[in-house]
Order: sequence, then structure tokens, then C-alpha cells
Amino acid sequence: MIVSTKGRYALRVMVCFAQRGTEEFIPLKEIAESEGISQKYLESIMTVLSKAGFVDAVHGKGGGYRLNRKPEEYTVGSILKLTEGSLATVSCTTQGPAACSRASCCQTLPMWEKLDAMVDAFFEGITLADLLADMKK
Amino acid sequence: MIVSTKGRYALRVMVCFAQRGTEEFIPLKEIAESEGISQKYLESIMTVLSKAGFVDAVHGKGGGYRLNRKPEEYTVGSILKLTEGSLATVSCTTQGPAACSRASCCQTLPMWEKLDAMVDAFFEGITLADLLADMKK
DNA sequence: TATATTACCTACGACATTACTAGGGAAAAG
DNA sequence: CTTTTCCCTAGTAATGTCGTAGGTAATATA
Repeated sequence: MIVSTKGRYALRVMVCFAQRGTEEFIPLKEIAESEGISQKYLESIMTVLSKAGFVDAVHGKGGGYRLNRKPEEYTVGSILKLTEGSLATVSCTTQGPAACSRASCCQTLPMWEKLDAMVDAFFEGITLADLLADMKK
Repeated sequence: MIVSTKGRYALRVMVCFAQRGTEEFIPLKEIAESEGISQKYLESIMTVLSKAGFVDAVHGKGGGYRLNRKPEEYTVGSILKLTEGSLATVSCTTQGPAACSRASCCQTLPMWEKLDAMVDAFFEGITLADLLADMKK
């Protein structure tokens, strides 16, 4: 599993906020209920997105979250990297170059690196706007 | 992490056997030592490969494992799918169509399916022969 | 000011998976 | 009949996932 619920929920929620525009603040309770996701769990995810400046947050009545950029300015890659920490497909490529002592002679490492690059390009090439447009193709 | 040690070790070992030709049987002890992998752990992996008919196995002195096809006839995808069970990148796509109740209205599901297809095509497009040739490109 | 509403924070826990280790047994060759 | 090898079953420590529980801090409204 390359992407856990954390990243997937983050994406779904960001799509929700994208649908609701960039004006009004929307309480998390509303999103959690409509998406059928535990509110408490979502809170921890939203805090990460908020701290990273991906969303604006306002406390109290009438508060909630909202996007502060246009949907086309959020790549799926940026959201997933933030919430998942990394999108590396194997442990060989997560750490620095000295991660594996066999890196210099490993005949499979170049393949993993190529895969990582491909996956990264895939996610960086999709924005929230694309997801809203349904990705039919 | 999309690929665990199980699949990665399987690949590395298969590359080793590919290098050693399709004639002689090679005991696992030799491979385990040269690759620096626990022999006991490798045994469980080789049993899977053997049962699936990916390698020939012979007991006793002078025995061991060997490939029974040419390196270009093993795709990386087939080896990984066998040892990892699945290469699905998210749990949404691992089970059947009824896995998620929101599948019909999920705005991210098409993206995951597209990713899975891309990853599958990537691995199915590489053979042991390609890995031997170093994948420099 | 009091109250409700909302975001934020810390800690814990159940469960599954990973990456092994331990200790044999069964087959084949010499 | 002994050695070598593959094969089989269990167990286990560490880690990560996916939450729950219970609060605190900030803001709006009455």
C-alpha cells in the first residue's frame, strides 16, 4: 500500500473544500459527516494541512476551514507528500544514498528509482481541479 | 511502501539465478551468502517461487534451484505479484468492486485505478533480462 | 459575561504487517 | 546412513495504521 487512509482522506477532503469555493469557512463536522469519515481522525489530518498553509482555519462559531488557493494550484503530489511523509515505493529509496550498502552494485535499484520518478510525475501532474473535472479519461 | 523485502529479495535472487544460467542447480546457501540475506527467510520466498513453477528445485547434495525459462520470459511484474500478493497502491483497488461503498461517487478512485494500471504496465514491461542489462537508460 | 461552537493538542490502544528466528522434517546423493 | 539440500510450522519483536478519548484554546453570538 503506497497511500494510506491519511493521504486518501486528505485528498477527498481537499476536493470537498474545492467544491465549496474559497470564500466561506466550512466546519469539519460537516465534511466528516458527508464523507463518512471519523471527525476526530480528520482533525489530526486537517491540522497538518493547516500548519503547512494549505488551508485557512478559523476557530469558533462560523469558523472552519477553507482553501486559500485555486484548485488548480494544489497538486495531488504536494498533498500526498505532506500527509504521507513520502511517496517512495521501496525503503531503498526513502533514505539518503547511503541507505543500502549494496546500492552501488544493486541491479534492481535503478528500476526502483525509475518507478519513484514515474509515480512522482504522475501525482505532480494532477491537481484538485483535475479531480473535480472527474478524471474520466 | 509498495514493495516489501519479500518481493525485493525475490527479484534480486531471481537475477542471481539468471546470471548463473539454466543448467546447474545452485544451493540457496550460496545465494543467501553472496546477497547478504538471511537464508531461512529466503527459503520461505523460494518455496513460493518453486510452487508456482518459476524455478526447478532439487533436494540433497548437488541440488538447489535453477530457472526453467530464459530470463526474458520472466517479467518483474509476475515475480512481484506472486511474492507480494498484489501490487495495488491503495486498499480501494485491492478488493472487488464492492470494496468501498463510495466507489460510485468517489472523485479520487479513477486516479487510483489509473495509477495501478500505470504501475502494472511498468513492471510487466521489464524482464529479468532487462535487469541483467543494467537498466542504465 | 456566559455559552456554544469550532479548531487544536496529547495520549493511548487495538490490530495488522513485516521481517525475521527457531526447530524441525522429507527427499536425494554419496 | 550420513550429509546436504529443500520444505514446513510456529512464534516474535518491532513497527505502522487507524483510529478513540479527553481535554484546551480561540472566536462568535446572546
